[in-house]
Amino acid sequence: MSQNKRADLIRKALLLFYRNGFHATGMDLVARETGVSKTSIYKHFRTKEELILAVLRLRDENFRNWLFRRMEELADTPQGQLLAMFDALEEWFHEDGFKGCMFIKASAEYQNPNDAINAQSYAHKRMLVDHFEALATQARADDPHVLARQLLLLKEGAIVIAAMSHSPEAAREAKSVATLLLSS
Amino acid sequence: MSQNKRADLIRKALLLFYRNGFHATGMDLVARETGVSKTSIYKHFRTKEELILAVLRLRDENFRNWLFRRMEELADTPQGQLLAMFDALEEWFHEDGFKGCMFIKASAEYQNPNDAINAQSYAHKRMLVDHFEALATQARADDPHVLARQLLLLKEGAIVIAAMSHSPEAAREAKSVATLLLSS
DNA sequence: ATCAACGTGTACTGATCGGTTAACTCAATC
DNA sequence: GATTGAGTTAACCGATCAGTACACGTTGAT
Repeated sequence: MSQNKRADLIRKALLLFYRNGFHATGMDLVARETGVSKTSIYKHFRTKEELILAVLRLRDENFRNWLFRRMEELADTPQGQLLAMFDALEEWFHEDGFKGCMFIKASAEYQNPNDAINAQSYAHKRMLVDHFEALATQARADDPHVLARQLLLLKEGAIVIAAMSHSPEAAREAKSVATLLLSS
Repeated sequence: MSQNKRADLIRKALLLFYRNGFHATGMDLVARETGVSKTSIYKHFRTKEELILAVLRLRDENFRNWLFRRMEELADTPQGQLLAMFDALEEWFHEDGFKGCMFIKASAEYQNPNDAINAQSYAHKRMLVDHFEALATQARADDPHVLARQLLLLKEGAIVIAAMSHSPEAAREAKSVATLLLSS
Protein backbone atom coordinates (compact mmCIF):
# COMPACT_ATOMS: atom_id res chain seq x y z
CA MET A 1 0.00 0.00 0.00
CA SER A 2 1.42 3.34 -0.98
CA GLN A 3 1.76 6.27 1.35
CA ASN A 4 -1.16 7.87 -0.47
CA LYS A 5 -3.46 4.96 0.21
CA ARG A 6 -2.36 4.82 3.82
CA ALA A 7 -3.05 8.53 4.25
CA ASP A 8 -6.37 8.06 2.52
CA LEU A 9 -7.27 5.24 4.91
CA ILE A 10 -6.48 7.37 7.94
CA ARG A 11 -8.43 10.28 6.51
CA LYS A 12 -11.53 8.17 5.88
CA ALA A 13 -11.23 6.40 9.23
CA LEU A 14 -11.09 9.81 10.88
CA LEU A 15 -14.47 10.75 9.47
CA LEU A 16 -16.00 7.45 10.59
CA PHE A 17 -14.68 7.67 14.14
CA TYR A 18 -15.62 11.35 14.36
CA ARG A 19 -19.15 10.76 13.18
CA ASN A 20 -19.95 7.45 14.92
CA GLY A 21 -17.63 7.31 17.90
CA PHE A 22 -14.74 4.96 18.56
CA HIS A 23 -16.30 1.92 20.19
CA ALA A 24 -19.36 2.19 17.97
CA THR A 25 -17.23 2.02 14.80
CA GLY A 26 -16.09 -1.52 14.09
CA MET A 27 -13.10 -2.44 12.01
CA ASP A 28 -15.39 -4.20 9.51
CA LEU A 29 -17.14 -0.90 8.90
CA VAL A 30 -13.79 0.85 8.52
CA ALA A 31 -12.75 -1.76 5.95
CA ARG A 32 -16.04 -1.50 4.05
CA GLU A 33 -16.17 2.30 4.01
CA THR A 34 -12.53 2.84 3.15
CA GLY A 35 -12.43 0.12 0.51
CA VAL A 36 -9.38 -1.40 2.19
CA SER A 37 -9.63 -4.97 3.44
CA LYS A 38 -9.11 -5.70 7.10
CA THR A 39 -5.99 -7.71 6.35
CA SER A 40 -4.43 -4.72 4.64
CA ILE A 41 -5.45 -2.42 7.46
CA TYR A 42 -3.84 -4.76 10.00
CA LYS A 43 -0.66 -4.83 7.89
CA HIS A 44 -0.20 -1.18 8.70
CA PHE A 45 -1.76 -0.98 12.15
CA ARG A 46 -1.22 -3.77 14.64
CA THR A 47 -4.40 -2.96 16.53
CA LYS A 48 -7.47 -0.77 16.33
CA GLU A 49 -5.86 1.40 18.99
CA GLU A 50 -2.89 2.08 16.72
CA LEU A 51 -5.22 3.15 13.93
CA ILE A 52 -7.04 5.46 16.34
CA LEU A 53 -3.72 6.95 17.45
CA ALA A 54 -2.80 7.62 13.82
CA VAL A 55 -6.21 9.21 13.30
CA LEU A 56 -5.70 11.42 16.35
CA ARG A 57 -2.27 12.47 15.10
CA LEU A 58 -3.80 13.56 11.80
CA ARG A 59 -6.64 15.34 13.56
CA ASP A 60 -4.23 17.15 15.85
CA GLU A 61 -2.13 18.31 12.93
CA ASN A 62 -5.13 19.41 10.86
CA PHE A 63 -6.96 21.13 13.67
CA ARG A 64 -4.01 23.06 15.05
CA ASN A 65 -2.92 24.13 11.58
CA TRP A 66 -6.40 25.29 10.76
CA LEU A 67 -7.04 27.09 14.05
CA PHE A 68 -3.69 28.89 14.28
CA ARG A 69 -3.78 29.91 10.63
CA ARG A 70 -7.33 31.19 10.96
CA MET A 71 -6.42 33.17 14.09
CA GLU A 72 -3.58 34.81 12.16
CA GLU A 73 -5.81 35.59 9.20
CA LEU A 74 -8.43 37.23 11.39
CA ALA A 75 -6.13 39.43 13.49
CA ASP A 76 -2.55 40.70 13.53
CA THR A 77 -1.89 41.43 17.21
CA PRO A 78 -1.43 38.68 19.80
CA GLN A 79 -4.45 39.91 21.79
CA GLY A 80 -6.49 40.09 18.62
CA GLN A 81 -5.53 36.55 17.66
CA LEU A 82 -6.52 35.16 21.04
CA LEU A 83 -9.91 36.82 20.65
CA ALA A 84 -10.22 35.80 17.03
CA MET A 85 -9.93 32.17 18.15
CA PHE A 86 -13.55 32.37 19.20
CA ASP A 87 -14.58 33.68 15.78
CA ALA A 88 -12.76 30.76 14.23
CA LEU A 89 -14.53 28.40 16.59
CA GLU A 90 -17.86 29.88 15.59
CA GLU A 91 -17.07 29.20 11.94
CA TRP A 92 -16.31 25.61 12.90
CA PHE A 93 -19.53 25.25 14.88
CA HIS A 94 -21.46 26.35 11.79
CA GLU A 95 -19.94 23.65 9.62
CA ASP A 96 -22.33 20.89 8.59
CA GLY A 97 -20.42 17.96 10.01
CA PHE A 98 -19.55 19.62 13.34
CA LYS A 99 -19.80 17.03 16.11
CA GLY A 100 -17.68 18.47 18.90
CA CYS A 101 -14.03 17.91 19.74
CA MET A 102 -12.57 14.58 18.71
CA PHE A 103 -10.08 14.61 21.60
CA ILE A 104 -12.69 15.26 24.26
CA LYS A 105 -14.67 12.37 22.83
CA ALA A 106 -11.61 10.13 22.65
CA SER A 107 -10.70 10.76 26.27
CA ALA A 108 -14.35 10.23 27.21
CA GLU A 109 -14.31 6.76 25.64
CA TYR A 110 -10.80 5.86 26.82
CA GLN A 111 -10.63 7.23 30.35
CA ASN A 112 -7.74 5.21 31.72
CA PRO A 113 -4.77 7.56 32.24
CA ASN A 114 -2.43 4.74 31.19
CA ASP A 115 -4.18 4.44 27.87
CA ALA A 116 -2.18 5.92 24.98
CA ILE A 117 -5.36 7.33 23.45
CA ASN A 118 -6.13 9.18 26.67
CA ALA A 119 -2.61 10.56 26.94
CA GLN A 120 -2.47 11.65 23.30
CA SER A 121 -5.82 13.43 23.62
CA TYR A 122 -4.61 15.53 26.48
CA ALA A 123 -1.33 16.19 24.67
CA HIS A 124 -3.36 17.96 22.00
CA LYS A 125 -4.83 20.29 24.61
CA ARG A 126 -1.40 20.98 26.05
CA MET A 127 -0.12 21.98 22.62
CA LEU A 128 -3.00 24.37 22.23
CA VAL A 129 -2.47 25.97 25.61
CA ASP A 130 1.26 26.33 24.93
CA HIS A 131 0.45 28.35 21.83
CA PHE A 132 -2.02 30.47 23.77
CA GLU A 133 0.61 31.10 26.42
CA ALA A 134 3.12 32.23 23.83
CA LEU A 135 0.61 34.69 22.42
CA ALA A 136 -0.33 35.85 25.92
CA THR A 137 3.35 36.47 26.64
CA GLN A 138 3.70 38.52 23.45
CA ALA A 139 0.60 40.41 24.54
CA ARG A 140 2.37 41.27 27.83
CA ALA A 141 -0.34 39.67 29.96
CA ASP A 142 0.15 39.84 33.71
CA ASP A 143 0.19 36.07 34.01
CA PRO A 144 0.41 34.46 30.56
CA HIS A 145 0.26 30.95 31.98
CA VAL A 146 -3.01 31.48 33.84
CA LEU A 147 -4.54 33.52 31.03
CA ALA A 148 -3.78 30.76 28.54
CA ARG A 149 -5.42 28.16 30.77
CA GLN A 150 -8.45 30.34 31.31
CA LEU A 151 -8.86 30.78 27.58
CA LEU A 152 -8.58 27.02 27.16
CA LEU A 153 -11.42 26.52 29.64
CA LEU A 154 -13.59 28.92 27.65
CA LYS A 155 -12.72 27.20 24.40
CA GLU A 156 -13.48 23.70 25.70
CA GLY A 157 -16.66 24.84 27.37
CA ALA A 158 -17.83 26.48 24.17
CA ILE A 159 -17.10 23.37 22.12
CA VAL A 160 -18.92 21.09 24.54
CA ILE A 161 -21.99 23.29 24.78
CA ALA A 162 -22.07 23.96 21.04
CA ALA A 163 -21.97 20.22 20.39
CA MET A 164 -24.56 19.34 23.02
CA SER A 165 -26.96 22.14 22.12
CA HIS A 166 -26.50 21.71 18.38
CA SER A 167 -26.12 25.48 18.22
CA PRO A 168 -23.11 27.75 17.62
CA GLU A 169 -24.01 30.58 19.98
CA ALA A 170 -21.65 29.41 22.72
CA ALA A 171 -18.78 30.84 20.68
CA ARG A 172 -20.03 34.42 21.09
CA GLU A 173 -20.65 33.98 24.80
CA ALA A 174 -17.16 32.63 25.29
CA LYS A 175 -15.73 35.47 23.24
CA SER A 176 -17.39 38.09 25.43
CA VAL A 177 -15.78 36.53 28.49
CA ALA A 178 -12.43 36.43 26.71
CA THR A 179 -12.78 40.11 25.80
CA LEU A 180 -13.18 40.91 29.48
CA LEU A 181 -10.17 38.74 30.37
CA LEU A 182 -7.94 40.38 27.78
CA SER A 183 -8.91 43.94 28.72
CA SER A 184 -8.34 43.55 32.44
CA MET B 1 -38.34 -7.25 41.91
CA SER B 2 -39.00 -4.68 44.57
CA GLN B 3 -38.52 -0.97 44.11
CA ASN B 4 -35.45 -1.23 46.29
CA LYS B 5 -33.81 -3.79 44.07
CA ARG B 6 -34.68 -1.79 41.00
CA ALA B 7 -33.15 1.34 42.50
CA ASP B 8 -30.13 -0.70 43.52
CA LEU B 9 -29.74 -1.99 39.99
CA ILE B 10 -29.82 1.52 38.55
CA ARG B 11 -27.33 2.73 41.14
CA LYS B 12 -24.86 -0.04 40.40
CA ALA B 13 -25.33 0.31 36.64
CA LEU B 14 -24.58 4.01 37.00
CA LEU B 15 -21.17 3.28 38.47
CA LEU B 16 -20.38 0.79 35.71
CA PHE B 17 -21.36 3.13 32.89
CA TYR B 18 -19.61 6.06 34.55
CA ARG B 19 -16.38 4.15 35.01
CA ASN B 20 -16.25 2.14 31.78
CA GLY B 21 -18.31 4.10 29.30
CA PHE B 22 -21.63 3.19 27.71
CA HIS B 23 -20.71 1.18 24.63
CA ALA B 24 -17.82 -0.45 26.47
CA THR B 25 -20.13 -1.76 29.20
CA GLY B 26 -22.09 -4.80 28.04
CA MET B 27 -25.34 -5.98 29.55
CA ASP B 28 -23.66 -9.24 30.62
CA LEU B 29 -21.28 -7.24 32.74
CA VAL B 30 -24.16 -5.23 34.17
CA ALA B 31 -25.93 -8.47 35.09
CA ARG B 32 -22.79 -9.97 36.61
CA GLU B 33 -21.81 -6.90 38.63
CA THR B 34 -25.29 -6.09 39.87
CA GLY B 35 -26.15 -9.70 40.69
CA VAL B 36 -29.37 -9.36 38.69
CA SER B 37 -29.86 -11.71 35.77
CA LYS B 38 -30.33 -10.30 32.30
CA THR B 39 -33.88 -11.64 32.14
CA SER B 40 -34.78 -9.65 35.24
CA ILE B 41 -33.07 -6.56 33.93
CA TYR B 42 -34.99 -6.79 30.66
CA LYS B 43 -38.24 -7.22 32.60
CA HIS B 44 -37.81 -3.66 33.84
CA PHE B 45 -36.00 -2.08 30.92
CA ARG B 46 -37.00 -3.00 27.39
CA THR B 47 -33.60 -2.06 25.99
CA LYS B 48 -30.13 -1.04 27.10
CA GLU B 49 -31.04 2.49 26.05
CA GLU B 50 -33.92 2.55 28.55
CA LEU B 51 -31.58 1.46 31.32
CA ILE B 52 -29.15 4.19 30.36
CA LEU B 53 -31.96 6.76 30.40
CA ALA B 54 -32.94 5.64 33.90
CA VAL B 55 -29.31 5.89 34.95
CA LEU B 56 -29.09 9.41 33.53
CA ARG B 57 -32.27 10.43 35.36
CA LEU B 58 -30.74 9.25 38.64
CA ARG B 59 -27.47 10.98 37.90
CA ASP B 60 -29.26 14.21 37.04
CA GLU B 61 -31.20 14.13 40.27
CA ASN B 62 -28.18 13.26 42.40
CA PHE B 63 -25.84 15.72 40.78
CA ARG B 64 -28.15 18.72 40.82
CA ASN B 65 -29.19 18.03 44.39
CA TRP B 66 -25.60 17.76 45.47
CA LEU B 67 -24.34 20.81 43.56
CA PHE B 68 -27.15 23.16 44.52
CA ARG B 69 -27.07 22.07 48.14
CA ARG B 70 -23.30 22.50 48.29
CA MET B 71 -23.55 25.98 46.72
CA GLU B 72 -26.05 26.96 49.41
CA GLU B 73 -23.89 25.55 52.17
CA LEU B 74 -20.83 27.44 50.99
CA ALA B 75 -22.42 30.89 50.50
CA ASP B 76 -25.58 32.76 51.33
CA THR B 77 -25.82 35.44 48.65
CA PRO B 78 -26.75 34.62 45.04
CA GLN B 79 -23.41 35.97 43.79
CA GLY B 80 -21.60 34.00 46.46
CA GLN B 81 -23.39 30.82 45.50
CA LEU B 82 -22.51 31.20 41.84
CA LEU B 83 -18.88 31.61 42.81
CA ALA B 84 -19.05 28.80 45.34
CA MET B 85 -20.09 26.47 42.53
CA PHE B 86 -16.44 26.34 41.49
CA ASP B 87 -15.37 25.42 45.01
CA ALA B 88 -17.93 22.62 44.95
CA LEU B 89 -16.59 21.52 41.59
CA GLU B 90 -13.08 21.44 42.98
CA GLU B 91 -14.24 19.17 45.79
CA TRP B 92 -15.75 16.88 43.15
CA PHE B 93 -12.56 16.89 41.07
CA HIS B 94 -10.65 15.75 44.13
CA GLU B 95 -12.88 12.73 44.69
CA ASP B 96 -11.27 9.37 43.97
CA GLY B 97 -13.74 8.17 41.39
CA PHE B 98 -13.95 11.45 39.46
CA LYS B 99 -14.13 10.69 35.76
CA GLY B 100 -15.67 13.81 34.24
CA CYS B 101 -19.29 14.64 33.47
CA MET B 102 -21.52 11.70 32.70
CA PHE B 103 -23.74 13.79 30.43
CA ILE B 104 -20.89 15.10 28.33
CA LYS B 105 -19.72 11.53 27.92
CA ALA B 106 -23.21 10.30 27.11
CA SER B 107 -23.72 12.90 24.42
CA ALA B 108 -20.23 12.13 23.11
CA GLU B 109 -21.17 8.47 22.63
CA TYR B 110 -24.71 9.15 21.40
CA GLN B 111 -24.33 12.14 19.12
CA ASN B 112 -27.50 11.87 17.09
CA PRO B 113 -29.83 14.77 18.06
CA ASN B 114 -32.80 12.42 17.62
CA ASP B 115 -31.39 10.04 20.18
CA ALA B 116 -33.18 10.20 23.55
CA ILE B 117 -29.88 9.84 25.39
CA ASN B 118 -28.50 12.84 23.56
CA ALA B 119 -31.59 14.94 24.27
CA GLN B 120 -31.70 13.98 27.94
CA SER B 121 -28.03 14.83 28.39
CA TYR B 122 -28.53 18.34 27.11
CA ALA B 123 -31.69 18.69 29.21
CA HIS B 124 -29.48 18.29 32.28
CA LYS B 125 -27.34 21.23 31.18
CA ARG B 126 -30.43 23.33 30.53
CA MET B 127 -31.68 22.67 34.05
CA LEU B 128 -28.34 23.77 35.43
CA VAL B 129 -28.26 26.97 33.42
CA ASP B 130 -31.84 27.76 34.43
CA HIS B 131 -30.81 27.62 38.07
CA PHE B 132 -27.78 29.81 37.36
CA GLU B 133 -30.02 32.31 35.60
CA ALA B 134 -32.39 32.47 38.57
CA LEU B 135 -29.46 33.16 40.86
CA ALA B 136 -28.07 35.74 38.43
CA THR B 137 -31.44 37.48 38.37
CA GLN B 138 -31.52 37.58 42.16
CA ALA B 139 -28.01 38.98 42.04
CA ARG B 140 -29.30 41.81 39.80
CA ALA B 141 -26.91 40.97 37.00
CA ASP B 142 -27.06 43.18 33.90
CA ASP B 143 -27.96 40.24 31.68
CA PRO B 144 -28.77 37.18 33.81
CA HIS B 145 -29.34 34.98 30.75
CA VAL B 146 -25.94 35.66 29.23
CA LEU B 147 -24.17 35.53 32.59
CA ALA B 148 -25.70 32.13 33.34
CA ARG B 149 -24.56 30.76 29.99
CA GLN B 150 -21.07 32.17 30.47
CA LEU B 151 -20.82 30.48 33.85
CA LEU B 152 -21.99 27.24 32.25
CA LEU B 153 -19.17 27.48 29.70
CA LEU B 154 -16.66 27.91 32.52
CA LYS B 155 -18.12 25.00 34.44
CA GLU B 156 -18.09 22.63 31.47
CA GLY B 157 -14.62 23.72 30.41
CA ALA B 158 -13.33 23.13 33.93
CA ILE B 159 -14.89 19.66 34.09
CA VAL B 160 -13.48 18.63 30.72
CA ILE B 161 -9.97 19.87 31.48
CA ALA B 162 -10.00 18.46 34.99
CA ALA B 163 -10.99 15.06 33.61
CA MET B 164 -8.50 15.12 30.73
CA SER B 165 -5.59 16.40 32.80
CA HIS B 166 -6.39 14.21 35.80
CA SER B 167 -5.90 17.30 37.91
CA PRO B 168 -8.34 19.53 39.81
CA GLU B 169 -6.66 22.90 39.22
CA ALA B 170 -9.05 23.90 36.44
CA ALA B 171 -11.64 24.67 39.11
CA ARG B 172 -9.58 27.55 40.54
CA GLU B 173 -8.83 28.98 37.12
CA ALA B 174 -12.49 28.91 36.22
CA LYS B 175 -13.37 30.52 39.55
CA SER B 176 -11.00 33.41 38.94
CA VAL B 177 -12.73 34.10 35.62
CA ALA B 178 -16.13 33.86 37.30
CA THR B 179 -15.01 36.33 39.95
CA LEU B 180 -14.18 38.81 37.22
CA LEU B 181 -17.54 38.19 35.53
CA LEU B 182 -19.51 38.68 38.72
CA SER B 183 -17.72 41.86 39.74
CA SER B 184 -18.06 43.64 36.41
C1' DA C 1 -53.49 -30.85 47.51
C1' DT C 2 -53.86 -28.39 43.25
C1' DC C 3 -53.34 -24.99 40.17
C1' DA C 4 -52.25 -20.49 38.23
C1' DA C 5 -49.23 -16.60 38.08
C1' DC C 6 -45.13 -14.59 38.66
C1' DG C 7 -39.96 -13.67 39.19
C1' DT C 8 -35.76 -15.65 38.19
C1' DG C 9 -31.60 -17.96 36.09
C1' DT C 10 -29.61 -20.91 32.38
C1' DA C 11 -28.76 -21.28 28.04
C1' DC C 12 -29.48 -19.90 23.85
C1' DT C 13 -30.19 -16.58 19.31
C1' DG C 14 -28.04 -14.23 15.19
C1' DA C 15 -25.03 -10.49 14.68
C1' DT C 16 -20.91 -8.27 15.38
C1' DC C 17 -16.59 -7.56 17.91
C1' DG C 18 -11.16 -7.28 17.13
C1' DG C 19 -7.97 -9.92 14.95
C1' DT C 20 -5.88 -13.98 11.97
C1' DT C 21 -5.15 -17.64 8.44
C1' DA C 22 -4.22 -19.20 4.06
C1' DA C 23 -4.82 -18.80 -0.69
C1' DC C 24 -4.34 -15.73 -4.50
C1' DT C 25 -2.49 -11.90 -7.73
C1' DC C 26 0.99 -9.73 -9.90
C1' DA C 27 5.20 -7.18 -10.66
C1' DA C 28 10.22 -7.43 -10.12
C1' DT C 29 14.28 -10.26 -10.05
C1' DC C 30 17.29 -13.93 -11.48
C1' DG D 1 10.24 -18.70 -17.49
C1' DA D 2 10.63 -19.93 -12.76
C1' DT D 3 10.89 -17.72 -8.19
C1' DT D 4 10.11 -14.63 -4.91
C1' DG D 5 7.82 -11.46 -1.98
C1' DA D 6 4.71 -7.71 -1.13
C1' DG D 7 -0.15 -6.62 -1.21
C1' DT D 8 -4.66 -8.24 -1.45
C1' DT D 9 -8.84 -10.93 -0.52
C1' DA D 10 -12.54 -14.05 1.44
C1' DA D 11 -13.25 -16.87 4.99
C1' DC D 12 -12.70 -17.83 9.40
C1' DC D 13 -11.49 -17.53 14.84
C1' DG D 14 -13.30 -17.38 19.71
C1' DA D 15 -15.39 -13.85 22.37
C1' DT D 16 -18.82 -10.82 23.18
C1' DC D 17 -22.76 -7.95 21.68
C1' DA D 18 -28.02 -6.90 22.75
C1' DG D 19 -31.85 -9.48 23.45
C1' DT D 20 -34.98 -13.89 24.19
C1' DA D 21 -37.06 -18.74 25.07
C1' DC D 22 -37.99 -21.67 28.37
C1' DA D 23 -37.73 -24.38 32.38
C1' DC D 24 -37.74 -23.92 37.24
C1' DG D 25 -39.01 -22.61 42.08
C1' DT D 26 -41.90 -20.01 44.87
C1' DT D 27 -45.96 -17.88 46.16
C1' DG D 28 -50.90 -17.15 47.15
C1' DA D 29 -55.62 -18.49 46.17
C1' DT D 30 -58.78 -22.20 45.95
